[in-house]
Amino acid sequence: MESFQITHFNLRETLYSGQFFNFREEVNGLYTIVNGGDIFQVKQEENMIYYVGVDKNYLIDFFGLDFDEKKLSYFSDDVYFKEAFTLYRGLKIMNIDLFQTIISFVCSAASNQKKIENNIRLISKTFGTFNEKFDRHTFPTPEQILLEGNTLDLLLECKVGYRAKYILSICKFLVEQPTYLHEILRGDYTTSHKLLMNLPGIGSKVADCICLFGLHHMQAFPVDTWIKKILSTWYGIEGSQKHLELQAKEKFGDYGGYIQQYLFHYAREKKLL
DNA sequence: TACCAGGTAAAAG
DNA sequence: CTTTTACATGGT
Repeated sequence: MESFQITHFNLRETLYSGQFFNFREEVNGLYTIVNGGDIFQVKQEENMIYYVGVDKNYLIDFFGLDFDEKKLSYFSDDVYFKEAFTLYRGLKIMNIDLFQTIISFVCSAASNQKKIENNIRLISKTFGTFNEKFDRHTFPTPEQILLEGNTLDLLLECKVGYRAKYILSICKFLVEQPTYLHEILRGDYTTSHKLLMNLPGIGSKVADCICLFGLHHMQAFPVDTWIKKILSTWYGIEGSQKHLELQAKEKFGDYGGYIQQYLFHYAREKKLL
């Protein structure tokens, strides 16, 4: 295995923070990770990262290791963020395969982390390409998902429930419009968010998660049930979904997504609220 | 057994 | 334009 040194990175904390759902822990802290068509293994021991299957630059991009934390200094006086950052520094915002992120967060609606992980694992196993070296399946392309005739039934076997029809429609849409994912990748935050909202099963919150974890648009601030409680209890911000989104963008600024992830992780881990 | 889960879309007010 | 409800499934 190759290796490199890194400070202020926590692999486990990052993987389990609810951004990413396609990994498996092997023995003693070794993780096998599926990111779109790429499969690789990573392990952390203190400040060393050991890896096989991809190169160092890939991991820096995937785990967002080049993010300059000084950019968050404008919010460092906030008591809740300060506490969360002290506890969980090393939690990074990832940069995950776009299509996999889209499907993952379509599955996230009214679900939970364990269920989403199971959905994504089953979708990989059912539609993806088997990789002998790592004994895992890639995450499929839209074409691969449509390849089987009875896609809807197969998706239901992946236990995605009512989200199956959304996934099927999204795959058809993306196959009919082959440049659409590139347009999403190329656009700025506002453009990408709009393009994502055109897809069935994707509303404002899911689009923001995809913008943040799949496109690294740091100003995306997903307002979910946890964040609603946080905004209300800690910051006295209440109102409609639209109102909360606007207020949050104003309060948390250009790197609101990063701050949001710390607050979210902190509230969940400590079982606050 | 109920109720809820990193919501969305469609129906109804 | 705002509020309510159905939607599949599994965790707690």
